[in-house]
Amino acid sequence: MSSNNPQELAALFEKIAQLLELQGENPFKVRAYLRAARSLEQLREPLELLIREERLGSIEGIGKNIEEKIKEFSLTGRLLIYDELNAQFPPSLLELFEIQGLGAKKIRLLYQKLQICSLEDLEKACLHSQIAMLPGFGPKSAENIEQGILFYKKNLGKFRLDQVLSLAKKIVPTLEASPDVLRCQIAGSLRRWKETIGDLDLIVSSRNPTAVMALFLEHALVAEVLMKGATKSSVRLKNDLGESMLQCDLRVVKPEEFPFALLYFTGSREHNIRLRSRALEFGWSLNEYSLSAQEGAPPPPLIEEEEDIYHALKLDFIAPELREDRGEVSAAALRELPELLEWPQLCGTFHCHTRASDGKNTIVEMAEAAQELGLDYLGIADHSKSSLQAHGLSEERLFEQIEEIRIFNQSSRGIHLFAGIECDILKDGRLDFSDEILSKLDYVVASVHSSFQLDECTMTNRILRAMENPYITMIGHLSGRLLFSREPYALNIPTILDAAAATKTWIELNASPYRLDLDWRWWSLAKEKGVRCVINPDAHHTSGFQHLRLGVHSARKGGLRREEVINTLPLEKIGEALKLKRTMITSS
DNA sequence: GCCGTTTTCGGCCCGACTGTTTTCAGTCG
Repeated sequence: MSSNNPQELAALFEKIAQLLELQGENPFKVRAYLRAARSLEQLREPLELLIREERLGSIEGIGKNIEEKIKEFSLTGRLLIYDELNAQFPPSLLELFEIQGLGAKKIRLLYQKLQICSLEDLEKACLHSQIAMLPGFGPKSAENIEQGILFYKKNLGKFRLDQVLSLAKKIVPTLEASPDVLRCQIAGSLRRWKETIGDLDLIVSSRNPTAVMALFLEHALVAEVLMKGATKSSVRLKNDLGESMLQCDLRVVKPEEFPFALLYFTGSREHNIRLRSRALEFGWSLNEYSLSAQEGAPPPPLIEEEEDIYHALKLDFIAPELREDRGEVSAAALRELPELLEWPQLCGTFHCHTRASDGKNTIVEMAEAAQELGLDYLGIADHSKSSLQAHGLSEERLFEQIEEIRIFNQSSRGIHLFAGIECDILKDGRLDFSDEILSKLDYVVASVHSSFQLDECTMTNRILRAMENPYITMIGHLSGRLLFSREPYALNIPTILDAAAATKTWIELNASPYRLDLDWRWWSLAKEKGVRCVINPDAHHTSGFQHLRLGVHSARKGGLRREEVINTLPLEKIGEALKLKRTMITSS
């Protein structure tokens, strides 16, 4: 059975890396497999094409050996090395890597000494107090493992962007208010605006680290202290219910070290490695404290800000959102980084709900909230009739709403409303309303809200069919994912993007922190194909407009510029843009 | 395992903290 799915192969390489680690293999060999997995995940061309044209070797991190393995997998759908490794350890053993504090060495010991093969076995061993008896383990590590299991099972260790942001907003001001704190900044994946966050990283510069540490450890939000030292401490913060949840790490450094610490702890790790090796090319060594010359090398320039480090390395400044080692360092070296979208450039948005369907506020309240945020136009898109659970609009109620919007616009309140609908894409790709009804609207968001289990081909065709309709302006939350609760449905996204470009259908970047869909990783491909992005809040409440900010960061993360995001168009131009597709299709 | 203007061997980022041990290995970021 042949297979050319690079994602599948990447996952296999990751497992091989873990298995090799369990075996006690050379750690650099382990890393080589992880690096190859990363390269495969980011592949821009079909695997079969690269194999056919003998170009696998030109991919970073893929040498002779791994090239052979890729070919083997492509031909047979299997990997001998994996089968062999897999036979040595029970597959469920890999679960244990998810437990904080457990690495390969300890897992191997647990397996060899106590025959622990799974999370379940580990829990039992904890229950029977067997862990603390092992060499290298003690009562404390046994307790930590128990805690680790509890934490893992509770929430799998990751949080939504909005949850972490709201905790950060409560803890950062406390630190900033201290006279001992010179500078305080959020770092880590929150500063990079990842869609899910494992922990909150804070960097502080101070002349009195002891006082800052004490202030941090005593903060009212701290549920428990995981680790405390002179310069680094970790705690778990409480959520609104007082439950211990998010891990928060604080680093306190000297003022002159601040830019280096900020850079280092913003990551990503891979981005840092990239920068360090670039520094080495100049004869400099870069770490979290300084940029220093190695023997015989010229001294590096004076660094006062994080930006200076990039400039010292002859790189354009790289926005935190882009620091994911997806080619940003080489683009910065060539002065080819995109000029990223900025928040003030957003002029309006589409896709929000009102009381008419499942929203909490009236049209007027939503309009006022959008205006307060500085938007010049807003599209109202309540659910269509098939979305019964969301109280979807019937034809009649839709007409009433259109009328209400037209009247609102006559009152000239400083924000223009567009009348739209979030129209369900039915199971077979038909739409919930007839063309005649849709044609009365200013625009239509088409979304999938049912039959998520279709196979990839059927689901792709379902959406392709909807896109062919001249009245469908944009596709809402394309992948259908709900972070932590629903996987994206099976879909061939490159095919959808091709069709979006051909039919001039916009693709939504749904800014809801539960969705952030389409995922930022797809936007560079979308951009290449000429697809337009539209950032929408999917707001069901006036407060939901705040999520647009998350959308802008997510768009930046995808490398999007102003011109690729359609709702940066001013009011004078957006009306025309909304009509473009229907005139193009209906006239041809 | 990969990589290479130091190219077929030797380096591959590295420092902080914990727990267990008694000087350091393991884990994490």
